[in-house]
Amino acid sequence: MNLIDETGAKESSATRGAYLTLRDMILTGALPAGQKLKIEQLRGILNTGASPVREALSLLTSDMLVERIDQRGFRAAPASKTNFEEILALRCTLEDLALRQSISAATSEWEEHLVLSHHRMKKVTGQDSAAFEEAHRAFHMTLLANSGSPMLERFCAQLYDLNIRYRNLAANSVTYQRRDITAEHDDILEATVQRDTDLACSSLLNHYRLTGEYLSRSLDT
Amino acid sequence: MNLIDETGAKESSATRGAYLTLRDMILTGALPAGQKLKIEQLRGILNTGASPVREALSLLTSDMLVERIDQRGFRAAPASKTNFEEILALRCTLEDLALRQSISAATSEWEEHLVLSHHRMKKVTGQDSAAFEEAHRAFHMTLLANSGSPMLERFCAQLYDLNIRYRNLAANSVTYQRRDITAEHDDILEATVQRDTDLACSSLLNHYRLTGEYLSRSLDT
DNA sequence: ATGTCAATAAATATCGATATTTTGGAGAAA
DNA sequence: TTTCTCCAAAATATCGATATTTATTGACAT
Repeated sequence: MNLIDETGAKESSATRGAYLTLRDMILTGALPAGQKLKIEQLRGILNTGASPVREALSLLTSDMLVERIDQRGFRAAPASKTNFEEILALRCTLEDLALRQSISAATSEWEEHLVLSHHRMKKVTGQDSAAFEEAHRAFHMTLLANSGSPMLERFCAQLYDLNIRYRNLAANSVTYQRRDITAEHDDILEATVQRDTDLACSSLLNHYRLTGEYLSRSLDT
Repeated sequence: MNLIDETGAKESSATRGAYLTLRDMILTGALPAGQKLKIEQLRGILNTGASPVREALSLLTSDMLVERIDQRGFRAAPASKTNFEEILALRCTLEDLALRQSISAATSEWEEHLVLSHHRMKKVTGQDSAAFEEAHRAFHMTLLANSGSPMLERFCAQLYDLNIRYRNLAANSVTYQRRDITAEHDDILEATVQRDTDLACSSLLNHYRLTGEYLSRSLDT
């Protein structure tokens, strides 16, 4: 039987579908941090066999979203303030590095990608928050995409997602404060396009640290 | 049936056994870079079912030792000089950071672990090279183990292993040069125990870069 | 020669059933 | 009560068979 997803497109594979769904459920907090992930239970939710579920969970291990304990199954990665702060600190170090490398290798092609992804993000601001999230991620990843170091970019992407997860966990309990995020993004873009490396990096890190401050407070106890 | 491994101990699970064996085969080059990894073929080598093999391969994806292409199987991660140099550069950045953090949080307990792992490494120098490899890895990981950042340590461990892989790939075609590696390790330990952060880090990076130089040359085509 | 397309072969992905291991708890011993 | 042991129940891990997808081959038209 051909499985058809909600958009009518054929899913590439059951494993990939399970992977994407589970990933989303963990990032959004639908599967709470630390929760035991029982195969049978997930089989029900994803309606697929045990093999794709296990394989998807194994894959999610790479992203540090799932922990696997030999012989006793899987669980959603635990969350803690300490862990959040570790992610924030690492992220600042690695993204600083990646952005510096990106700028120092800047080309007009990359610059244009950047302007485009920024434009797309602005365009969906305020609307559908899922669309904004996606565009926001794309903008930030494009900033780093010229670093010439795919592994560094991979690490940054991982850390970005882990951070988003904390934002979602916190957002459920506290109103999301309204800082002028748009202006912050504009500054980052502007400094980058001007190839002002130090300003671009400090704007980026400031952007992260401000959100970090806020999240950190809401994670207390 | 209970599977018994060569040491007589009961294997924890087929998946874990497959994971360890495959990991070793990729690190040592028994499975060449870029090679297609067919399930049936591996089933033969590991004599186990398809599920553990698939799961082990999915897990190896985390370590960036295996690539998974949806619907068309797995392959050993490709290797290239560019990739090697990327690993080396990242490793230098991340280990420098981790060592600095480790030293700044130094305790006598950590110091003693360090002395011990160094001692154990010296003790097996020259003998069984597998034992040396293991002790060498342990020493280097202990250097970073006090950083207070498990994720940073994980990244470093990953990069360490990827580097070892290149060393093995190169070692097959070229005689391994005899530099005074023992002295280099002694210097790193000494500077660390003295808590001379800058000297410890420069010794460590120098250690890596010297090996890197050498490997880089042997990867020239 | 060259490119296309269908038929076939090979390999991957998935399922359902079963074996193995862990967990939780009832009762026995201290 | 506390601790231990042993036995179901639950969950994980694994197998063997099958469905699905991708890769290959070769006939045929250009």
